[in-house]
Amino acid sequence: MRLTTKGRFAVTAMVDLAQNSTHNAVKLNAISERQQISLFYLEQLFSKLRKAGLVDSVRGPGGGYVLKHAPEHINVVQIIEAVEDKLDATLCSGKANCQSGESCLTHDLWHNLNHTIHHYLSSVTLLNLLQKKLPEHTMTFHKTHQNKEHL
Amino acid sequence: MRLTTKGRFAVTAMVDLAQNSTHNAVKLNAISERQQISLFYLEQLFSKLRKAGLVDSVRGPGGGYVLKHAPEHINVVQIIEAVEDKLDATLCSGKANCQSGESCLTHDLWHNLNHTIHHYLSSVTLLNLLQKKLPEHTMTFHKTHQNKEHL
DNA sequence: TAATACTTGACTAAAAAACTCGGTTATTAG
DNA sequence: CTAATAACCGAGTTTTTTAGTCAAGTATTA
Repeated sequence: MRLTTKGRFAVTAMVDLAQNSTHNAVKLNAISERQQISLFYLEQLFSKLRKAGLVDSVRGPGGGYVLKHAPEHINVVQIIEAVEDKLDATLCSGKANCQSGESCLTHDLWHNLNHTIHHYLSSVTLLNLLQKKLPEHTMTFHKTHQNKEHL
Repeated sequence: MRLTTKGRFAVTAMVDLAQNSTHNAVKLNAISERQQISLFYLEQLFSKLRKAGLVDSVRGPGGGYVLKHAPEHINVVQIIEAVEDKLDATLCSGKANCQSGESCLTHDLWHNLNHTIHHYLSSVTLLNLLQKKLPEHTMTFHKTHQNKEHL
């Protein structure tokens, strides 16, 4: 899971859309002005969001974009994965010789971290963001357990 | 909290150091060969690790680096923050007009995410990595709670 | 004192991210 | 019907970041 400003812009734009598309389509120009994101950049992002099935487009005058699903059924992971060309963060940083057991000492670490991030972001929906009610989390760690083979 | 291969290399190198520095200093050349990381790059990383107080250096023949603290007292966040020039992930992606309340809809989201990542990585020590016993975590979300002002 | 190994800072190359642009197509209001 | 609108698409550019290199040191010790 990669996290850049691209993903952040996408989430911001989607929240804006959710706020304003209750009755009609929202044009990118409006989002661009409200959120101070370049129109060209938004076009790029929404192209991907549409292909990912998160929004529908309406062409022509009065057109724009609308959410394809209810805000409580769209979560942050979906948005981020739609726009970021996902590259697995678990991958052993390219050079390390991960093939034969010995190396890649930290493999499990990155795997678990990835899982943690994914778990949190998938728990947050557009509705949560609209209402400013983010799920709180409490994590409990069990230090003594042996790590499983595949997480 | 930024996460690049630089941080990953640093963690790998520190685990290697922990494995091999029980009785004597470990020279970067050895780590370089074992972990397939360029010596020059390691020099850069260890310069930062030393300044962060995570390792001590021993010059001259027979010299190298040693851990400054016991493996159970060094965690992954410390290592990553030592080498990555930390740029707050909470920052409102540069352009967004975060000043006057209205904007920055997703501020809390990134803040919480940052906290989540930090929380997980700080729970993992070098000793955990050496023993391949990563803390398992179980997260519980309480969707109904109102978000606090700061966090 | 000579070899060793860290120290420092500057520098370069490559990759990724952010952003721009031009032209096109579908739609609809008038 | 047609002109304005707004999505669509792919290619291209600029900027930033990351990764990696290098050279000229300094301290230490065998």
